[in-house]
Amino acid sequence: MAFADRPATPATVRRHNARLVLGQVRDHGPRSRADLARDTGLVKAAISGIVADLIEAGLLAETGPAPAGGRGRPMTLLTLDGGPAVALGVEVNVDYLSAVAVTLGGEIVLRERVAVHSPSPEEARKAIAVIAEGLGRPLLGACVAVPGLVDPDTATVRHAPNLHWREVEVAGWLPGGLACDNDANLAVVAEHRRGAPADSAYLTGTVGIGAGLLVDGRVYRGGSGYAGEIGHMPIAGNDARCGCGRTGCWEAVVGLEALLRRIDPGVTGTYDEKVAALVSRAEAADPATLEALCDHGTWLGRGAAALTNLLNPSALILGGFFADLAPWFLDPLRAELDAHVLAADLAPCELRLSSLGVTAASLGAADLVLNRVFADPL
Amino acid sequence: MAFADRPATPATVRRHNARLVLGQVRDHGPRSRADLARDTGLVKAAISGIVADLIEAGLLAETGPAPAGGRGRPMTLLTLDGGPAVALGVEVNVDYLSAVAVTLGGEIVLRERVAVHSPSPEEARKAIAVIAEGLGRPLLGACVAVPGLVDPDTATVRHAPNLHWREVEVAGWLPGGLACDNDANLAVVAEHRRGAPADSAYLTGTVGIGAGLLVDGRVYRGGSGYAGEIGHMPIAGNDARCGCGRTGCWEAVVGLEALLRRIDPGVTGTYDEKVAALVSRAEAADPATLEALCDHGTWLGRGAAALTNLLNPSALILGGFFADLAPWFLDPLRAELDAHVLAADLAPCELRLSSLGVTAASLGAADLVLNRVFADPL
DNA sequence: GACATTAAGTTCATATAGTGAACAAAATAG
DNA sequence: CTATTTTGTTCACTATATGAACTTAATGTC
Repeated sequence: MAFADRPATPATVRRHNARLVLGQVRDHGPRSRADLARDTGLVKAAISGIVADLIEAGLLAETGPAPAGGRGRPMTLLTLDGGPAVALGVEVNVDYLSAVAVTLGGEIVLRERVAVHSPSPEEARKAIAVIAEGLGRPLLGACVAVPGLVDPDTATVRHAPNLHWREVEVAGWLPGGLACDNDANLAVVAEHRRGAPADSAYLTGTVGIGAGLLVDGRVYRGGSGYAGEIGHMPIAGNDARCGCGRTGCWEAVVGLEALLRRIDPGVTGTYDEKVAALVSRAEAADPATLEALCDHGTWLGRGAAALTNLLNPSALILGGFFADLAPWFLDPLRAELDAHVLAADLAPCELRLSSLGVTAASLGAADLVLNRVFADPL
Repeated sequence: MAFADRPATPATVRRHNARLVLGQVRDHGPRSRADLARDTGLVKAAISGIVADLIEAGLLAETGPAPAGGRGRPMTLLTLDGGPAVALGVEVNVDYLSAVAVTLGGEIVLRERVAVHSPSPEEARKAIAVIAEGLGRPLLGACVAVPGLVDPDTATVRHAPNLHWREVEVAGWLPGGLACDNDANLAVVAEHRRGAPADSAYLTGTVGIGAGLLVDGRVYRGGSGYAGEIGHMPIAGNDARCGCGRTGCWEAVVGLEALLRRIDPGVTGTYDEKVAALVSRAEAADPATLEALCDHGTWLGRGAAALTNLLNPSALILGGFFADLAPWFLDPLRAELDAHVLAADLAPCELRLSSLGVTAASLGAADLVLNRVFADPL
């Protein structure tokens, strides 16, 4: 509510209603002016004016008179149309960099994933610039997802431990500007855009464990931006040593390294290779692997229960390697949730697997750009 | 955001700006029209119109021409003035019922606390009706705080285990209507009104342990209203048996009963008497008590660290018996937070004791009523 | 085939906002 | 007593939504 304490004017009304109208087209597909009047509660005259503005702003387009459906003058449908311009979303991670480009209408016109190895800020900047130029399309905006602590207001990466980045100001990396946010935050935005409820918690299982929290449809960052550092909740025993130097962190028992250590300390390689190794062992029904994964589900449920008791999200979304390995630990996870969540029977929390996989964060980054356009279209 | 998807009209602008103007007077004391123009960004002409509306609505009043401060025409100050009407806030708990009445200007004109013993809904209804009539003032509105799960939209107590209430519809208890919310939620509202940051977490230590979460200045209830059930986070060992029937609940180690059991299982009586017994033992520096309280601080810190890692509140507020006993466990609590919160050094979370004591929830209930008036003054 | 019917979309008079500038009011300073 | 300064109001103007009348363009029906 950045605008909450600023005065409103008639122009504010127009902005609000323009957002309303455009949101209808975004959420429910092509509509006529008459549809929009019915669905928004605005009168036809108002709709005509707003639609004219949105067409002039290059966000809507008329598709010629639609095939007459029944009696009466046929409607002319209005569709989202931002021309060739796209929103670019990029995720920079330790051993991959993935990018998507999405048109205003939601069409994905680019999906790219390149292998990198712990890229420096400079390497990341170059890679992003190459992708942006290779698009051959104007940009509606661009945003990069980073695993770490980010200040989205200044588009600065405060600290991304796994990338070894500190105080990296990303804003100037592209001529049109570049936004930035935490990967878990953006992943939950992407999930919400694709059906997850407005109060959802997304658990990333990548190198570390983080949570993206959606409160009332908006990302919750906490008082100073550190919300979601769920991996360091002290719910494991004191003998669990975490990479952060502390003991008892949840991450120290449900992180990828902890799981690998238990199943086979010998597995090495990239993140992808490690996950693939675990999946193939599980698929081969290796008894030690299955038992470890079962335990994993219990511990995962322990922490998820803490989160659920505290926040009561409508959905808990498992991302990263949690989604890949879920088939083998979902039952013990559910059992643990049932056993430890107070409201388990009254208001069960939907448990869903991320269907977006490794593209979740980059899709969310593109969504963030689009959301900004839709939030203030004029 | 109940109004987020409804069309805006010029009247919406007026409502928004009226809220802005009234909020200035509420937060910064009596102001002149010229002050309001400067502070809100609205022009003087607009302020005059809005102020006229607010005076007509019976919310503001002119205090005759103020003593001239310097050159120029002296200003006429505008003050909050709702006449004799008050907001009534009541807290119903197991062995007390407390009430406050607050004028629009924030003046507390009634503070009452009566002993009860696990009141039935009917007993509570009668007690509240007696208080409301005894006031001899018109009501701006009334709200009751209940330790349990509440649906504030329908003003229904879904389940208050300690009171043994289930599905109690409170709305019709007073002629002018009666609102209802959870005690921890209302306590954090009261704290926020009196200086706590907009992202705060309030920990109630009464019979059970609950949390009131404030996100961006608004109470966070979760997807289905069960947010804040922090007492049942599974972070204690499996040997800790909780009153809810589960094992490992945090409440089972930091609840009042657990503390009593450890210090002296023989102490009985009301909640107040139990707390008083603990305080006097601590004041007498009884070694076993001090050690138990030190342990208590560590366990409290364990759970508080989980909360802080997940939500990163700007302030953590200790209420109920936590506030009473804090002097004897604050140090180990702080140490545990420092040891287990990832962002402890970067963005320390302010630890504050509730200064409102047992009136926190009833004050918050009155605040809720007032907040509604201020949120839509016309 | 002419005309009624139906639905989509536009036009226009009206009401309510806020803006900005001119003006009136009420005090002090010299 | 007059100039100055600050407060607050008045008024012409613009932007917005509303509601009703109107226009446009299709399908039925006689």
